[in-house]
Formats: sequence, C-alpha cells, structure tokens
Amino acid sequence: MNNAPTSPAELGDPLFSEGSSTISVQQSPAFSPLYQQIKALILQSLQSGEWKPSAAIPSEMELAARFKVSQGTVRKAIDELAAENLLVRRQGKGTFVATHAEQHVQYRFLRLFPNSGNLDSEGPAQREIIDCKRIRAPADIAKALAVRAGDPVLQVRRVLSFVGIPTILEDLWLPGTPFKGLTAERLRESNGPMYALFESEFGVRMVRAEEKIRAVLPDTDQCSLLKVKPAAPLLSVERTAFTYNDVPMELRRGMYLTDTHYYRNTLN
Amino acid sequence: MNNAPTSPAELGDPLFSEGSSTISVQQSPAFSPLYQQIKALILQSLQSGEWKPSAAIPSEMELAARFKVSQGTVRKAIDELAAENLLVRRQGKGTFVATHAEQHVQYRFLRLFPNSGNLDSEGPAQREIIDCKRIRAPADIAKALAVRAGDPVLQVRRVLSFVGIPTILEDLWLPGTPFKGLTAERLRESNGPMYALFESEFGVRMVRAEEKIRAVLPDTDQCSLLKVKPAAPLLSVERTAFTYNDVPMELRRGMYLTDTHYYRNTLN
DNA sequence: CAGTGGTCTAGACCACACT
DNA sequence: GTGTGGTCTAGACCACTGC
Repeated sequence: MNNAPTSPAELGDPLFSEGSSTISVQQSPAFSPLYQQIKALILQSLQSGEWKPSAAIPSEMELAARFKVSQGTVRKAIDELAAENLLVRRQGKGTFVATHAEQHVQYRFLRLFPNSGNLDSEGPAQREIIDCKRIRAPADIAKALAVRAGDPVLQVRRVLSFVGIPTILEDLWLPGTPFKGLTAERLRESNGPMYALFESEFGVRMVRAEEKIRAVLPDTDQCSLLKVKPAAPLLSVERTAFTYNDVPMELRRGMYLTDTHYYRNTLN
Repeated sequence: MNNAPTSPAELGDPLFSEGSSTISVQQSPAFSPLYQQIKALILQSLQSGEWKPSAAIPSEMELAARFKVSQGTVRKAIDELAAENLLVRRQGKGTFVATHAEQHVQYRFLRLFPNSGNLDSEGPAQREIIDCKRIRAPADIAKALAVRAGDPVLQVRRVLSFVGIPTILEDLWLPGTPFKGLTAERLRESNGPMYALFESEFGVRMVRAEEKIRAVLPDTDQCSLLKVKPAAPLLSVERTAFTYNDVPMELRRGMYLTDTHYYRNTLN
C-alpha cells in the first residue's frame, strides 16, 4: 500500500484514490502530519462531548479503522493527548477521558503542600463558600475571561482550611453564560473539587492553567477571613484556567498562607 | 528476525542466540522495555562525558547499529530524553546534547517575568557577586546537598538587577568537591548563566530542579541589598537542583521582588 | 546530492485486565 | 481466552540541512 500523504477520512467520507502515485494533498508550507490531524479529530470528539469524562474512548484499532489510518498513527495522536493530560491510558483496559473527579490527587491544579508529612496526612480540606453572586465584569476581569466589560460574570469567594486552620482565601470569576445556574448552594452541596462540579454540571473541562505568583500583604477583609495580622506576608496566586482551544473559563485570585505550607514547582 | 526479549548489546558483547525461540531473559516482575534500557545506556554516555554539551550525538542509525536494535527503538529512547530536555533534536541536522549556554532563553530555570513587556524588553540582567566563600556545611544545607554536616561547601551570595533595579537576592550552596576551585573571580569573569559555567568548568550539568515557594519578610541584610523596607513582602524561592540520577548539586535560596515582576507557572 | 530526523505502515508478540 | 494498550521490528517515503 502506498503511503503518499492523504487526508484522514471520517467514516463514509470519500477517499483519495489509493492507487495513484503522487497526489500531494498537503505540501509544505503548512504541512501537518497525519497524526496531528487525527489528534485534532479526537480533540473535536472530546469537545463535542461524544466521549464523556471518565468514559473509555474507542480502542486504538477502532479509531484506526474509523479514520482509515494505521494503529501506530492513532497511537501517536493519543500519546500526545495523554501527555497533555486530556486522556489517560490504562494497559489492558483502554483509554479514558481524563477528569478532575475521582483522581488520586484531590486537587490537580493546587500546588500547595504541607511543610512536613505527605499530602493526605492532614486529610481533606474544609471548604467554606463565603459568597457567590452575579456581577457585571470590571475591565480587568473581562479581559482575562475574554468577555466584554459589563457582561455578567459570577464571583465566588471561599476559604479552604487544613486541619481547621484557614490557609487559602480564593476569589474567582466565571463567565456568566456557560455557568448559568451556579449558586452558593450548589457549590456547598458538591463534595469533590470545584472543577469536577464544573465538568459534571456545566460541561466545562479545565484543561490547562497559568499562574502568576507574587508576595503581597493582605487587605483588612483578607486579614479577618484568614485570621492573620495585616503585616503577614501572603502568597498571591492569580490563575487563569483554560478549556479546550485555550479558551479562558476562570480567573482565580488566591491568597495562600505559607507558614505551614509551601507552593511546589518542578523545573525540567 | 524474531523479537523475543533480548538484552541490548554493546559492540562486541556476546548476543543471546537469535534462533532459539523462547529464552526469556527478563520476565515480569522487573520487566524493562528495550527502549528503556537503551535510554539508560545513552544516559550513561551523557554522564560519562562521551558526548559533550552542545555536541551532536551519533545518528539514530548509528546508535541502532551500536546497540543492535532497530531505529524505532532508539528513536523512542531519544524521544524521552528530548522530552526531559537532556537532548535536543534538530531535523536534518542531528540530535544534540542540551546545554544551559547558548540557549534562546537566558535562564532556563528562572521563572520571573516583568509585569509588562516581553522577556528581552529589559535586556540582560546585571549580576553582582556579593560573596563567595568556603564554609563547613550546617545541618540543613548538608541534608539538601546529600553531604555530611561539616563537609566543605561553597557559599555564594549575589544580586540580580533588571534595568538597574535590584530584584533578586540569591544565596546558594554547592558541594565543595565537585566545585573545587570556584571563586568569586571566576563567577564575575563569566558572561552567561551560572549553570553554563558549571557545565564548562566543572562538568556539572543541572538537569532538573524543585522549588519551594513562600511569601516572607526580609531580614535587615536582605533589606539593604535589595533596597527595600523591612515590611516589604518578598517571594522566597528555595531551589534544589539535580544532576543526572537525581543527585542534588545545588541549594539556592532566592528572595524575589514581585512589584515589577511575577513568578510564572504553567499547570497541565 | 547525501545524511539527518520525522512520519507512516503492517505485522508480530508481550503484559495486563477482565470474564 | 479475548481484548486492551505496550513494545519491537523492518522498510518506505517525506522534510529539512548543508555540501
């Protein structure tokens, strides 16, 4: 079989004739490898919700048949998606859509660890929703969420405590439209991580995030909520979280107490 | 050719007989894929200095011949090493040993960025070596460097300034033996990143690092060196840097001014 | 042009999980 | 046993680099 470059074909799509020798479908420039195209197709299925979080996607052989490429090509596409934490491979079982729920690490994006002892030694965090209201987006929030200033957004404030000690104060903003119907009640009712709730209730999967970290002093509100003195330095963590296609879906400003905990980062 | 599991063979090593059908050299448990064994062999050559930083390693075909495996297996081994930033692939040219020098990013492990403008907008950092002396390792330093308390270590203090503003104060400790001969002079003479000097002068390549980040207040020395008030919160960044095989080779305690800059992290 | 890494295929077999 | 992902091979061709 010749392997001149061809476009991957969805089921039932017309094929380019196999026998012909040098039909160049994609020439440089703008050459994209087959496996990248397959990756994009899989990504589409993930976005469209064809495969739900924690469900298994079709086997490599099935996908190879569907896209009319070899298993190795599908494999390379899945490899990259697994490296980006969008898929999880489990030998002997299948490939699954990654999820923020039911993962071993309770908070996938939280980089705060206790000074000593492992992560679970202090048990699960206590969560308290302070506030949850609909507001019109100020300019800076709007910019971060890629909406227009004045558009409705949800503003949430909460405190996370470890072994009873308030440690994290978070303000977060969500675009109003995708999160229509989110209330303090529903936040309080949910057990798992907030991002798990976003997945199951609003179909919004956070895929990637960027954080800007600074050392700051708290304002008076923050002092009382975290029970610290005004002179106590806090770690300011401003996170923008993205869904598929780098669409921003959350802005989060956290104040971390770093006496008993530290923010861990690994450099490669 | 059968592909029953075999050990990779260095040039001249005796082979396991190819024809025999079911000689199981490595059974589960402790099964290690061939490409992992190849990866370990390549790693050895990197450690031993067989291939110097920025030099090209042998081509995939050559390595495949040397290790008596297929090109695909070598490829997978190199893929992983490239993903870990130990090797750099350049299409059409070859595969090269990664280096801290001559990289596009001046400081590969520095995560501090100006609030606005890109990285180069403020030009290169100004470096000032405050101090460099030989001391006997206190307990905490010794533990981090995996040496005995009291063993000789080098202690360096320096300030980095951007557009003339002192922004980073760093104290760092290096094990005495591998860095014998390092002086303030030699640090001042060098142009590029410190890690580039370590590579070229001491044959120590930093491969990976872990950072613990906190918000703290400066002591009086730090105040004067960074020209800040005692109440100014600073970002404390404690880094342990590792060479090959996760051997710690540096402990670095940095105080970052985060008024005009921020520490950036990306979560996947 | 030759040499390098990069893509793609097809087929074989191994390790693992379920039933 | 069957089906899944994981490894390994061999060979072909493509894209990029530099002589």
